[in-house]
Amino acid sequence: MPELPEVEVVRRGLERWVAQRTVSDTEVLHPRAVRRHVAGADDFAHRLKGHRIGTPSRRGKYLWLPLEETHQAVLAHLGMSGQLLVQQHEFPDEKHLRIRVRFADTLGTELRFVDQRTFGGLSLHDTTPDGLPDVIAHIARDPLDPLFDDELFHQALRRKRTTIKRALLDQSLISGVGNIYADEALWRARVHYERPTATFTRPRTAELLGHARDVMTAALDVGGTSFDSLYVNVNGESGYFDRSLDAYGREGLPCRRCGTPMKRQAWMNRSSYFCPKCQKPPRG
DNA sequence: CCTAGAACCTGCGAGC
DNA sequence: TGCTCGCAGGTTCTAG
Repeated sequence: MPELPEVEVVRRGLERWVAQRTVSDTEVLHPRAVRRHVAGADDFAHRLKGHRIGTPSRRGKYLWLPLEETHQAVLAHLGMSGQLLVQQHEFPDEKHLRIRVRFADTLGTELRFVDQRTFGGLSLHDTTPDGLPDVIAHIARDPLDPLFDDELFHQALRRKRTTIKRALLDQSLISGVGNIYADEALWRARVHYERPTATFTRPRTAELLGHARDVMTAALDVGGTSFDSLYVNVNGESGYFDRSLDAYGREGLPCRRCGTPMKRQAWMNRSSYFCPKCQKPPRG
């Protein structure tokens, strides 16, 4: 569910409320939430104990908490419905609380991983010399990363024989973009989601990347998009960006540019929203 | 090697 | 009221 802006909001919350605290105890309430930690729940809990959390980092939709004075980090992915919450100890357990991390201090708060659909989870991994958890080495940089390479992305588009929305969601080409921001960027760029990537010219790629950056930066500025109580940031506050979406979820509503009713089409077990006039489907 | 589609989960709202 | 169906923001595995 959360895309780059939402995950970055969570990362900032962790930096504020969790960094520099030492883990005292970890409780795994649902084994599926640590399934990426191959050695299992007990091993996960054991290995965190006594370590101090460094500065949280993020790449695309993944975020991780380095363990200081080790070459390891706790990797987190929120999946479709995951939340990382900092709660008072006495606050009642959430219905879908999966993991609880307590700290060796007197601040009175704990870190909770809550996830209804359990597509997300936490795991511990070795980090590469540049500090990246080894299992996400294949994830591309995201478009808000200063080291994102526009030319490399363009060449990848030219090389692929697929369509543009599939490419935008391919985390090994460009990370952090999900179904919402893909539809938003495509609407802004007036590009149909099924346009073949091989037809992209350098200016068109540049324009699309620019719109992706603009829409995600705007979402970040208001604390991430949210639809309902399912997504809240690290302290339980919802974002407000959903009010300014131009494409996603607007089936039947007038296009904000030309007034034509927006369309929704089933696509890859989900939906694509677009303006049938501004975003003409490719020929053939 | 590459790409498209299904599978993995739970819950909610709509329609019957 | 209660059932079934469709749908939900992601990733990964498998079939072709």
